[in-house]
Amino acid sequence: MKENMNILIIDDEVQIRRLLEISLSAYEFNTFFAENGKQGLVAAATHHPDLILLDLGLPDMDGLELLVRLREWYTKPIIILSVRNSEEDIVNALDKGANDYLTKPFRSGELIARIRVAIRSGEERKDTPSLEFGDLSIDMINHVVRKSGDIVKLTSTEFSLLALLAKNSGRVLTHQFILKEVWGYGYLEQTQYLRVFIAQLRKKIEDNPANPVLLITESGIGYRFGN
Amino acid sequence: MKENMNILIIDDEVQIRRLLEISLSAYEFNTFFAENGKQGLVAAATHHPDLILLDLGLPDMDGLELLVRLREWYTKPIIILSVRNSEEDIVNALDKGANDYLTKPFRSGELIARIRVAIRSGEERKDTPSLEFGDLSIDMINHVVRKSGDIVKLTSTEFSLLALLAKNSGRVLTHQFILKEVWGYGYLEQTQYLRVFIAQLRKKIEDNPANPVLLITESGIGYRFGN
DNA sequence: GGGCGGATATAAAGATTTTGTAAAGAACCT
DNA sequence: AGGTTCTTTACAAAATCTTTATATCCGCCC
Repeated sequence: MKENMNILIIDDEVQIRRLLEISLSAYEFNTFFAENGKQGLVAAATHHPDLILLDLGLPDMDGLELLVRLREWYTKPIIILSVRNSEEDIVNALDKGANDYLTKPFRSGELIARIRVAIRSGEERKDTPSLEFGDLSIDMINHVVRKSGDIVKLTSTEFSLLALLAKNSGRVLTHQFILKEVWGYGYLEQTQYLRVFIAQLRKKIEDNPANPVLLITESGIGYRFGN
Repeated sequence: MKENMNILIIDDEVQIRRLLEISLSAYEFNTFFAENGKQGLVAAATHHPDLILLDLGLPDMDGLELLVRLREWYTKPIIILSVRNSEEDIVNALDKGANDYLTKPFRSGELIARIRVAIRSGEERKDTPSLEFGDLSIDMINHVVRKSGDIVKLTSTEFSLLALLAKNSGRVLTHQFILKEVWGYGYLEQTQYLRVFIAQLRKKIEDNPANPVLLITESGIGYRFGN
């Protein structure tokens, strides 16, 4: 498991939040909280937690609706905590994208174990040894990039950036996300780095750096690798 | 979901097996059975089921030990069914590689839902869910729009607008509502923006922009996507 | 049918924001 | 020290947003 997973807890009962904060932090999970649905959506979107614990009984909106809204973009585990224990409620929540469902009162040891299961199942279970895109090959293990067989000399930052984009080829990665992954949280505002390094990468791997086909700009959003 | 998943049920009680056979086959799961641990290991190794339902109380060996032995090579979901419901048993099983744990007696609808969750989580999530309308696909998560497979280059505002309309396909959205959602509250009167951007979108995604079939004008009210 | 008025469509010019590029300075290795 | 890599700066280039202008459509009244 990665160090320190961030868990968002969406629950209006202060006792539950207190309890979860204590029991989860004992297992080195970072916790943060939202007291209602609106806050929950915002918190999830801004912090991108590794897992969400969601109470179905929220003051401002139906928990199931919140689940659906979250699942429009949030792909990591969501575990439901609820007093409702009818079969209908449980089946509904699970079918709408919840990964697990515990009825309150729950046993905190069991919750922790189920959190571990959810995180485990969501983990990358693929170490891609190498990626190929036309005449470009990226060897993830040895950190070597070749263009039509010839080794392209990249600095380690350049490699991280290229590898990140290539691993997610076809999807748009936001500036923030790239900066976070490659440089770390302290660099979320250094979008100029990105421009400089993207330009350098283009010079090294694009046939025509002025007309990139691999490293595509999505203006106002971020970058995308390939199609 | 793929067609016909094969589920191995390891349980010594004949009534449970009967019950599971009936309820699972109603959902088009193929079932096959083992009455004890030894049979279970063999059946799993020979048939490579897509999922295993495992009772912890087996006549010939401890269910937990069987779980551990299975997990030495078996990577697909294992769901525990057991009368034991102490926290210790549950945590133990989950930590030893079980994906879920239901205590007997269980509700069969819930079991089915949890089976679906387990299968879903094990599936490749390479292809993210995307909205499809004829030859147009809108991938909300990856922020990519394709027309007959080719990526359509949209600005982020154009994408937000299209995504909003597509998410509500078939419904008429008022000018006000669209402006509020895409541009924010300060722009409720800029209906001209809408005209400009709708026209741009039509040029990009309609076969014949002058005769739109996707982005429909509802004169005096707003716009509607499709149907 | 013709004309009027409100609403919509489209192109294109201007303004603004975002991105690309080169290059100089700082920091970081051996 | 010498070379490499990272960081910063400055300016050019491109993309996007906003505004304006003009054309088109459509229902309605006479």
